[in-house]
Amino acid sequence: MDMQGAAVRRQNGVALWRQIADRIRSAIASGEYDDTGKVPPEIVLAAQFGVNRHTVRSALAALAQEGIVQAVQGRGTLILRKERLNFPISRRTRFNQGIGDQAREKEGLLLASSEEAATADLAARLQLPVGARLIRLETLRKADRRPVSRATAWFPADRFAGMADAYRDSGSITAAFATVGLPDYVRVSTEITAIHADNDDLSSLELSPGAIVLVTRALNADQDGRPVQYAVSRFSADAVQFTIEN
Amino acid sequence: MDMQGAAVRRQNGVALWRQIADRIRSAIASGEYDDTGKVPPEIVLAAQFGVNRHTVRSALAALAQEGIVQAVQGRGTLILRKERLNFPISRRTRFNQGIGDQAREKEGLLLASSEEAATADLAARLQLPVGARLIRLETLRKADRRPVSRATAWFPADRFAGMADAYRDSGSITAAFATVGLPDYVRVSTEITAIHADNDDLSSLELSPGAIVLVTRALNADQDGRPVQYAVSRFSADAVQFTIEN
DNA sequence: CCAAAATGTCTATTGATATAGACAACTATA
DNA sequence: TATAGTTGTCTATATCAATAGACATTTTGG
Repeated sequence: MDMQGAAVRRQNGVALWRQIADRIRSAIASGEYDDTGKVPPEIVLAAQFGVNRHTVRSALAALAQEGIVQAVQGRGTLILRKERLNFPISRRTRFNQGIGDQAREKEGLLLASSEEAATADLAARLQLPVGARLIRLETLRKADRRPVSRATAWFPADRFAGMADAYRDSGSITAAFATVGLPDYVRVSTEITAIHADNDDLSSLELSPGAIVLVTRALNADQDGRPVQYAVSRFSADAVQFTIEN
Repeated sequence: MDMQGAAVRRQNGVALWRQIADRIRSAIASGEYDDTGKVPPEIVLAAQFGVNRHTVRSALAALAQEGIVQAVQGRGTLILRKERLNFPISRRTRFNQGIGDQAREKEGLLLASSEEAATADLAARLQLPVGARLIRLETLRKADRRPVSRATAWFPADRFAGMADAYRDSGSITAAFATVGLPDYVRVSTEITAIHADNDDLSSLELSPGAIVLVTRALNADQDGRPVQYAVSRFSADAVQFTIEN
């Protein structure tokens, strides 16, 4: 990202310090400052963005609060972490395999589970009658202990009884499917949209206000083409990018 | 979208009126108010969001400025337009066909074109030597006269001479390729990220500050697998969603 | 050790943001 | 034609956001 000539905008409802924080966060994520491991001095940033040094300090304070940078008096503002995981989407999309060796620790936490009746929308997606019993899982996925996505997934209850326990034990949809008798499945379709993070995103994905969330709506099916899972996932846009290989 | 229980957040650098404007815009885009064709009364919105009526008025004024709503004294605040195009991504991704009959008028404007040498990144993507001659096109795509995306596309210059003129005349990459001797091509890969709109986005895509932009980086190849085009496109996240069919 | 470079802290001032209340103006409907 | 419902306008006040300047504190390097 080229910071030059891209001035921030005033009086549009987004505080200058937040615009600048967002820009610096993106610059860090795209490796802008990898050579030094530090953000440029406050006075330099202030000149680049055409604002007062105090405004830059507010932005850096916000990033420090997020744990992205740490200011050290006399030395500069050090970059603590900067990552953007690449998440391949294909017919064989799997979360844990997709992340691959981009992260050492991969976790899948079961936040909640329930059984419920299929709404019209869910029934259509899963090719089931309206009112069919579904297992619903709320999950949170982490890479290197950093929250990456939270998801709501639905499965036909009659076919995949025990899915919740299997996921809780393994932390993996693929493994849980195998446990309940489905050795393989394929991704049929994926819809992707982007929205501003809501309050639930802010807490569960540990985001800061104004952050962007990538929302995917994915349908998985067995090898006969019968739908086995419909999932709505929310990813921190700063943490991931998607790659579609055709 | 459920507006209930999703209060806005204070003192986070994003003005309340802008958060509310973004939320109402999304609600309109997802068809929340299709039954009435109107936004709820200001006093109702104020109660929903837990803010003063004047704050809601600021939000609605911003949306009116964007041409999304129009307030009429005594009647209410009418919705003028609300759309979200679905954009399928597959091996046969084409912009104009993808939009299909979701829009009546489809335009592709050539904003600028030039010939330049391949950088290391571009050369790697297009499998050419560094410094190879490339044709660069800056395009703006519209659906029903509304800007949907702006894109920068690179083509090997030796193979596709005349691409710029062909695109200017046809407004279509597919048609331009056919003109310069490539009857068919396939999408090899697509990367998708989301960022906040920059100043260029604001003007060319006619967005309001704080809006979200979906960025795709796409590689197309001929039937022998030789790369023919690499393109970086920026879509208004309020205007489109992507669907990947595997 | 000294000076340069960098972050930390304080005061003061201005304009934008948000709340609060009151009332005017307009529309639709009973 | 009232009347309820809705948007438009005005005044006033408190807080946040941004600028400006001065100086302290810490680290780095000559």
